[in-house]
Amino acid sequence: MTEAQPEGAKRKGGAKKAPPRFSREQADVRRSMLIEAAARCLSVGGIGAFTIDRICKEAGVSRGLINHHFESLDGLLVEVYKSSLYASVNNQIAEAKRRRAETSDWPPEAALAALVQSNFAPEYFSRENLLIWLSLWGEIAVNPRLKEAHRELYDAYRAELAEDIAAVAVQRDKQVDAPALARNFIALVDGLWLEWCLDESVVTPQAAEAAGFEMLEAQVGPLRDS
Amino acid sequence: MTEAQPEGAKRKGGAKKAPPRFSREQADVRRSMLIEAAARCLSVGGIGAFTIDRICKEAGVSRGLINHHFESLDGLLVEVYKSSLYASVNNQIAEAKRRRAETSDWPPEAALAALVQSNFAPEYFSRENLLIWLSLWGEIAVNPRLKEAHRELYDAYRAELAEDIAAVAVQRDKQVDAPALARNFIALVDGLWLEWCLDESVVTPQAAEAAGFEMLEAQVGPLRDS
DNA sequence: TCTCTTGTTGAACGACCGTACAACAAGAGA
DNA sequence: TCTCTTGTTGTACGGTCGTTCAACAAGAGA
Repeated sequence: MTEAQPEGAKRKGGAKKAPPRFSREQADVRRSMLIEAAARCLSVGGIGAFTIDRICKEAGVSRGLINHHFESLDGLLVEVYKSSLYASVNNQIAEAKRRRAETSDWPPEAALAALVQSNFAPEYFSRENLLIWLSLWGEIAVNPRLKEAHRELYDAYRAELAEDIAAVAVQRDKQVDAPALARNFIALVDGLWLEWCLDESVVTPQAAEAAGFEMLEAQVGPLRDS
Repeated sequence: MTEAQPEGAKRKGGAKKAPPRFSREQADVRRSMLIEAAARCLSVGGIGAFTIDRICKEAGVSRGLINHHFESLDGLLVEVYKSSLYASVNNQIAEAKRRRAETSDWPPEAALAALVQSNFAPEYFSRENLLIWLSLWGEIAVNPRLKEAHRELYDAYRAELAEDIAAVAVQRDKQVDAPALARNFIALVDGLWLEWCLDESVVTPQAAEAAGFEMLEAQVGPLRDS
């Protein structure tokens, strides 16, 4: 496969030239391809499968390309982590803000309910990302740069959630420690997701969603219809 | 250090023989030493530090000893995981049972409160074990043998917790889904512990304990004094 | 003191790791 | 069509990995 194909390629009498052996991509495009391939390796085999050989094979490129586009393999790992963090947390915040901006006449409980439900959508509440998040957490605990990124993103998400909680509480004249409740809610979601990933017989995504709503409703009253 | 010491060792005229180059241990003792050293490596450097060289150096033995006492490095990893699982989960269950057996005249809420509090004791609610648990969870997701061990232990712990919850609920004439509440409580504890490990500014162990009690008290009534 | 069992050692091996780098060629612009 | 830029390739290298195994020696029993 790596061998140059001699027959037909250099032939003068033939009509066609040999097909290109590879295609050139813009640096940004290739970087994204490598980050996605690396994330796939990480999610399937954990950090043990995060090697130059496997990632390049997964991306369909040669061994030298990672060190051309990234300072090192660790640099790629950091990019994968950043990408995962932004993809999950930032997206949820952006969606919440968009909902509130587009439909400013929504009742506060509708915005909060939508934000709660998004946590349990298959896109986020997915077993696929377990190994990525486990190694990501392990790296956050060790790498100050990632710790800072994690702190900022989670603070932003927690603040967004607390804001939505407070809006409901204020309207209903309830005394609620919104930041603490938001923090506990996130912990509950993470814990339930983890339990579900490790043993799917313990809890279903539906039961997890119900538990999440129950925690909030115990303090701010009903959030769901019916 | 690895060099044999020629002077003084083989000397015939001297009074003393050379000191032993190593000490022989019973297989069980040596296995435990290796498991503990391996756990130390894992907790400090994550799965990346789980290598023959580092573990043997940590244990103060030669490179060949791991493969003598364990079928492979993976076999040692499984033993470390089993040891961690049993040490944390089984201990809590045993303590709970012992409390109930020794002091059968305790009110049910005292037993439940003690079980709740044990989760937040420094022994368990410790940042030291983060990297061990992250890699352990990653292995549980992949290794059927460990998945089974995890399921059994967590089922037992959840059942113990649910039993204590139900005892309080029955005495107080409250309708409670004890198994679901126990499952949610464990998820909350795991989630808060994780948040605390990753960013200690988010929550303190005291606040985490308060959140745990609040979740239970919302359904079964007061559990703490005052 | 001697013998024997067996826990322990440490070198050797092949496999795989991440990185560096010289050669190559794709494709845009002249 | 030709030139030049630069994305891409693939080999080579030193280091580390897990495993094997022949030799060694600690220490109990005779």
